[in-house]
Amino acid sequence: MWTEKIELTSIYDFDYILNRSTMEPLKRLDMEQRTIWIPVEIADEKHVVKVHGKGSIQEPKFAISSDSIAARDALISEVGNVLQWDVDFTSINEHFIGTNLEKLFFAHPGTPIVKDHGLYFSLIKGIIHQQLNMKFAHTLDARFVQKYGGQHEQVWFYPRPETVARLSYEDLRELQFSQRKAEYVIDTSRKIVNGELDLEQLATASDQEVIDTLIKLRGIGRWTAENWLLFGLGRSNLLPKADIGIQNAMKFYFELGRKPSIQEIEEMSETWTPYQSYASMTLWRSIE
DNA sequence: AACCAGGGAAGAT
DNA sequence: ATCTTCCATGGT
Repeated sequence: MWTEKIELTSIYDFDYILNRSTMEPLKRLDMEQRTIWIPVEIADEKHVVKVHGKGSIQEPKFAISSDSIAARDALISEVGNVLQWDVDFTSINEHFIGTNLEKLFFAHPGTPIVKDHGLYFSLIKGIIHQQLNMKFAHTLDARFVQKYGGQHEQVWFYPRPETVARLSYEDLRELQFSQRKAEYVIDTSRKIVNGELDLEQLATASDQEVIDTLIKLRGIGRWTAENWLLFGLGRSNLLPKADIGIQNAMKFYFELGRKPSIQEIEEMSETWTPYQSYASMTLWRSIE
């Protein structure tokens, strides 16, 4: 067992990460201890990294610990990547000064992109969540993980694509997936296993290349592709305009009386580039 | 009881 | 290319 102390130079709201994590039923966390446990797979080996938040938004500090000495550096690096500890909010903050989002943005300083833990997990989660209310979506997530994933050190690991690729559509129908959703999840997993879709490689492509590649797959539209760029890769300039949460948040904040159209969203968000993702997080947060 | 939900495919124009 | 319609299922 090793422990590493981390101090960030940028502001960072770790409690927002904790709050978001409470929405996922299978995530191991301790609100009072400000601690989350993150599953990390390195070279097919399962590791659990404990992340304990200390300090404040202005002076964020962490103690992270895990058991594998050999994988220590890789685990520290991966956790920093997942939690976006390399992001410097200085230029992001400056960017929103004087924009139409300024007031809301600075009401929630240091809001990080809450990345998913794993590229495959993020993509499949996106498919499962399509058109479902959050509560039921998380219920489906939990059933899926409990049946086809595995537990290690009291932390749930997501199913592997190899496991899901071998399932029949009926297997997921039993968990109350719709027929379509079952097909999308299993067919996408099969493409990953047979090499037609390489998420690690895709992670290095441009935003536009990622979208072009993903929306060719049956079951993945623009919303799911953008969702993966944002929550899977942590890209900085995504504003899912078709997302009902974004629409509702803008309706309330700009006092529109109705949900804005895609075109209206584009007009109002012009000045947010290249940090639209941080605007998105702030908007979602504002209605949570 | 109707309408909504952090959509997408397939068909129609 | 852009617009409907249908798909499924739980939540409010």
